Amino acid sequence: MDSIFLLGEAERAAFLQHTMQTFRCSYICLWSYLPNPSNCLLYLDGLYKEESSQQPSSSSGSLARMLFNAYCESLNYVDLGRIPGFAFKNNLRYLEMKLDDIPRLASSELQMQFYKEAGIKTVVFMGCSSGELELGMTSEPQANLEMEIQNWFPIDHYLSKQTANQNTSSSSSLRSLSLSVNSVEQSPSNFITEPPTKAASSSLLEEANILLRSDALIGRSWNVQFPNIESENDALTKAILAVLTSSSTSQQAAQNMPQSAFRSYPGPVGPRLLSTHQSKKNMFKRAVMFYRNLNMHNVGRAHDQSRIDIGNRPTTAQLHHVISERRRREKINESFLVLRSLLPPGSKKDKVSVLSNTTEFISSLRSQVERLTQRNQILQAQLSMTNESEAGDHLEASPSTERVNVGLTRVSPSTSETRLFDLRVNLRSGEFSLSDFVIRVFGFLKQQRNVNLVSVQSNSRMVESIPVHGLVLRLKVEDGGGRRRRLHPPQSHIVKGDEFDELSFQEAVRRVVADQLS
Amino acid sequence: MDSIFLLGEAERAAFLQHTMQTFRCSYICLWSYLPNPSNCLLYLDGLYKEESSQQPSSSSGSLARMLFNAYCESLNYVDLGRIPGFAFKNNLRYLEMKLDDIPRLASSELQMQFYKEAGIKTVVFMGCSSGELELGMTSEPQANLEMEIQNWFPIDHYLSKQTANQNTSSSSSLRSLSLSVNSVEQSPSNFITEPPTKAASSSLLEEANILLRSDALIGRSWNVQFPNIESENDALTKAILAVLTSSSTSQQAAQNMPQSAFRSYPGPVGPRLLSTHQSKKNMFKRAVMFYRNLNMHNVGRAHDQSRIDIGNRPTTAQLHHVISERRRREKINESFLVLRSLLPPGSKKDKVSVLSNTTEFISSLRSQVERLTQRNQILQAQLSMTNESEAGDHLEASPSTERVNVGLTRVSPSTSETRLFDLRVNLRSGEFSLSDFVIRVFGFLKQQRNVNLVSVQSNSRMVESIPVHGLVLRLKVEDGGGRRRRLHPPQSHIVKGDEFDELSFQEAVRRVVADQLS
DNA sequence: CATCACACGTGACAC
DNA sequence: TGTGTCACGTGTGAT
Repeated sequence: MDSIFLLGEAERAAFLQHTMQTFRCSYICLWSYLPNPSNCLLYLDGLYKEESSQQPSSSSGSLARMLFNAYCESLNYVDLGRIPGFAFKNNLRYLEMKLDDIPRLASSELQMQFYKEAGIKTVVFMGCSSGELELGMTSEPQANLEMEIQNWFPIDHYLSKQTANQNTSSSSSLRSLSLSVNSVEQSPSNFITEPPTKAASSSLLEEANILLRSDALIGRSWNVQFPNIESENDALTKAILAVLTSSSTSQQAAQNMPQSAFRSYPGPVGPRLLSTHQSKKNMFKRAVMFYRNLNMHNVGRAHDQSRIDIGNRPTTAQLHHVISERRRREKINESFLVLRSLLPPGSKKDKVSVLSNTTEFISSLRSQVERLTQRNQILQAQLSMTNESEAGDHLEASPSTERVNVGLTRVSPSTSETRLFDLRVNLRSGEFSLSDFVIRVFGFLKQQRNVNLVSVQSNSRMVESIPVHGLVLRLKVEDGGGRRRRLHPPQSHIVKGDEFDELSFQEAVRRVVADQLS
Repeated sequence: MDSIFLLGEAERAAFLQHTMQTFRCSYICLWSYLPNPSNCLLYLDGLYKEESSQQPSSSSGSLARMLFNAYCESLNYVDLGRIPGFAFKNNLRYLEMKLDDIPRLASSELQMQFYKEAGIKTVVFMGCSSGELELGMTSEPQANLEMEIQNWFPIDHYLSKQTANQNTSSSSSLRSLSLSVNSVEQSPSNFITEPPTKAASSSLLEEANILLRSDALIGRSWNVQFPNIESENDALTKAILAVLTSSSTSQQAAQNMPQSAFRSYPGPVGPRLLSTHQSKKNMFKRAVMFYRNLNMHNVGRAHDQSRIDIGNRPTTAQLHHVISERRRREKINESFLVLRSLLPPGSKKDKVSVLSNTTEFISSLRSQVERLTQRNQILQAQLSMTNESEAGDHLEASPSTERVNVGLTRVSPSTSETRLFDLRVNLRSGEFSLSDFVIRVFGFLKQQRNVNLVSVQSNSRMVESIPVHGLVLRLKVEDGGGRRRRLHPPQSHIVKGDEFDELSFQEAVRRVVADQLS
């Protein structure tokens, strides 16, 4: 698997494309590991192909692409145990996740947003020494997927990263940096014999490479086998640190900064390259930035130790700070994105515009709510005027656990001749549509003599994610000849001897509806 | 007027308090001028008194206070010609603005928010050499206000700031800085005879003063008369610049930075003091920052001119950048504040929390709106049915002579994804019962794919002694796989061949009902 | 060449 | 002791 990381860009792209087609992935993402002190995965390459037809809740496809791009920009610190990063950290050659399992392990909300928007159902993470390969598809997990995928990739030996002991001398370490910096002195020991195959270092080298235009060292494609890599990483880290604190005579023509020594900050974490557009530019930009950051502070002048900072060693301690700050910024930007996504579209994407639009959108919503409630109250009052008795109260009834819920209350004033009833029926079920439900009840009513339908209102709503159908029928019960002696009900409130037996009617309705369920 | 700026804190507060009571102001705000390069007004002191009874749209009073505080934190660059700053720039001793005139000139949205929230109707700005005094009241402008106010303040001679000629030697200038830095050498010419009465310098001095704990120089209350001050300001600016480029031997015990020279960036703009709480702390913090910024870069080592930056003279060009960047940040933060102010209170004030809360608040509002509109329509229909006074009421229900009447209107907000329609069917016929009618329509709907019934309401009534059945169905029309390209369409936005054709649907319903009649 | 908007690294401060 | 949040100055790219 690691060999993927060593391919040239063109071959890699072709391979990813091929892989994607083979497994019908929606997207594919190659995460390369950037070792300590960054210790994170960053995007190396990838593809996203929008589905031509998405069944879930619509929305534009370009949003998913935006989210994908943003996702690719994210850093994923392996120590967090999130995905991506989890497979790499735990040496899992194959890790398959269903949609349900993802939220627990996802690195960011944005990531989840992307999965959701793209309709991803299954994600596969394949760890290797160089990083991770992430495949996502909209289909449900399939039984033979793992085997197929495992067969697809060359069965290279995946060495378990043993927990590194930090004793590696910096002798072999400097070389990798001295390489990346292209200095002349210190061309040490085993440079060729132990090439930096680790993805991270390759990534680092790519940066330096682009910057320095020294393609020679990188261009050659080693056909790998990775030595013990942890030492490699550690070495590289140490190398950087070492050079940073020494007075190197590196010099770099491309930049215009007057000859200066290195900067005290080692690993401003790698670049993110976007596969599609802007990839090169972005990469170059980040590479330049990376390198420039290296040379920013000058520690070189040994005699001038009166520096600005308290200690001129802003090593590891500061580093956490810097990456966590970066994390924070990314979180904020993610939030900005998701916020902007639910604003009325088409406005500027400017940060302050987003905020302003948000405020005015909120206030417009608020006023809308206010207007509506106000109007609502007026209507309600008006209604209760004309149509006294509160019949208008919502179809709620008691929130019982029963699936069927039937209530019958008399609404006509006791003085009145005609007797009006409100029949409330609630049905919680996803199995039947509202219209099925209503038709059923109507069918029953039609059979009933003496009972005329005056009005009906109904709606469905989601309660705890299952639909609840509510139905209120106003019935006019005629005082027809039926004359069924039937004695009523529980309470004292005697409804006087009706030919219309409320309870049995109620029960009948209940049964009619319940039958439909069984 | 300038004398206000020279009062001690206690006297000043008392004076403001008194003034406020006298003119029944809601708030009063003392803006002190910080000269070039900042060239802006910043808050020196002020009061805000909430009205016990606010007639405008309720809301908590504390919101207005929050906005006031935020407003006080703002910087107001005089060159922008906004308020505050306008009166100062144009030497207006009295500038009265009605509410209508304010939006054009207000500096920030936050400011407007405050005015609105506090119910401010009239604002008066009084310029003087030291800055501006801002009075706001909730009453409408009164005819004699200007005279009263002018009488209230001591008629001190207000010198017009002549456009400064930049020739002032830096001799007299260094003193103010050397003063603020508390250095010992260079105690120059006219220090006592020409005390730094300019508000800005006093503000500057306050900073340095707090920082250096040398109260002696400031504590004394001069009873003024202001010399030509422009030279003063300019001098101060030049002084800073001069010191910055020279190798001063200033040293400062309180800070722990090893003795270093000055930084190349002169004017990181003053502090903002809040009168109420946190004032001291914030002020101190800013003061420290101000001073530290002065000493950041060391230009002192003359022999070491190999600096980091391209040119070690980040002078005026960069400076604009710095302040505009600062403006930008402030704008963002203002937006954050006003955004947070209209979120449900009590959550974290954390930036990312604000964003998250905003998103969920928006979606909650949205759902609320949806629920309300739905309920609203139900009520409305209900009302128009039961309460069928002769009205040519809203339901199109044109009292047509037709026996069947079908209407279809879209009710979902245009932003929403799902499309909701209200289908209204009226049937005047004595031949069929309501339930027959309803069942008929339902049967038709059931056949329709893409169309789901959300809610239904219906009734019958007698019109001219024949029954009229009314039926309102809310339908959710699904966006079947069609995947309409959602480029936001300011253009012709043709309703384009939907699988759901409103007109034909309507006609189909009409026919279904009519069939039943024949 | 300006202006604007953004991201970055950094010091300070609060738990 | 870190961990997280913030504002600042700065570099850079777009417009």
